[in-house]
Amino acid sequence: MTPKARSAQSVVSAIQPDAETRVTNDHHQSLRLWLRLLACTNRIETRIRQRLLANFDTTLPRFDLMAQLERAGDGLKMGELSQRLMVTGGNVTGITDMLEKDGLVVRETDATDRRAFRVKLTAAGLRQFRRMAAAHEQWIVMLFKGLTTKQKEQLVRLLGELKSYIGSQPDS
Amino acid sequence: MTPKARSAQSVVSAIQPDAETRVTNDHHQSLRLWLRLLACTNRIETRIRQRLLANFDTTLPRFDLMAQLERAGDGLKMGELSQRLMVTGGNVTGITDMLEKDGLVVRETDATDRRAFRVKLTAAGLRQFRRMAAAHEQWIVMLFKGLTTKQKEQLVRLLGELKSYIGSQPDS
DNA sequence: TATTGTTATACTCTATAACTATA
DNA sequence: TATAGTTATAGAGTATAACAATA
Repeated sequence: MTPKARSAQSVVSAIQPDAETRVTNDHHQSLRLWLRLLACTNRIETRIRQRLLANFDTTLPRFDLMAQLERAGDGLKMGELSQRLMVTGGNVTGITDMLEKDGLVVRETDATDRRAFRVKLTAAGLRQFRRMAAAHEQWIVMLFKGLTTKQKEQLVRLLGELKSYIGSQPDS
Repeated sequence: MTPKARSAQSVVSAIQPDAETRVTNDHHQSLRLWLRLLACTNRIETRIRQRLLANFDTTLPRFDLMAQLERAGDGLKMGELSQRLMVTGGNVTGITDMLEKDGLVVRETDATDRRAFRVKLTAAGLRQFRRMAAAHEQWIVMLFKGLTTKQKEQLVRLLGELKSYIGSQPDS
């Protein structure tokens, strides 16, 4: 399957103070913060992927697609899934094909638009998703147990600011 | 090429308070924190990938491999690269092949072990890496400009605690 | 014409396992 | 025998572009 992991420490080498190109403290700090953010996320994500694979023989994209469906309640069109998963249409077709083959989702024809489908979780799909989501939640809780409630609050707040600032920046 | 992005909001649906399986506040908080962490990292990573591709026609794994070499100074053996990049040997061979074909790295035979190579950056590779690293640093600084120095400090500290806690946990 | 979704193709990255050459 | 690295194979996920059916 497709595990993932990235080094994340290496780029620190980019910091090479120089008479001309002076690397300020701010540069250092931002780079350091980014590497740390990446390291944390990658470590956690890697474990989640491993466990999803080992315990449920599935992947993060599949899990995410099912999560969108469970959340939506009445199914989603392929295009809606594409938007929400931030992935192109062809991918959604592929992932949906696999889930459908496994009996976890179905494509139902949309009454109002014969070009479109509503993709829905089957009963089995919903059951499995609930099991996965519960396990997932436990894993997360365990992984963050090293932080106090207060620390988690701080992180949520700071990351919230970061997220909205990045969201406000131009895309490229 | 291979951009990446993940939804990261969807799993929130897993939170469904229930008479039997009571979802505590801590569960909510940890999950929320994780989703936010993932969202921030993915947004930043996606932009870095896009820009690396658009400006230098390269990818994160290639950049990371070059970063390891620049950092190491005197080259690294394939196996060392494999360890540091946390990737299996076959991958390192493939990425190294591409970089070598582009004239950015060379394999030099190791004097003391004729089975092994020392992979090194060429002069062109070093030049290009320096250019990429400088740009990369600028991108990061811009992306984090929304936070004050103090906020960045806090984040670095909190993420440091998270990282070391996760590192101390069993691998699976 | 525009939109929805599929299909076809291609590429990167990843893994595992068999293999070669050297220790 | 064990180790360093390569090759072969396989699979997921991603993208783009051409295409079919329907609006």
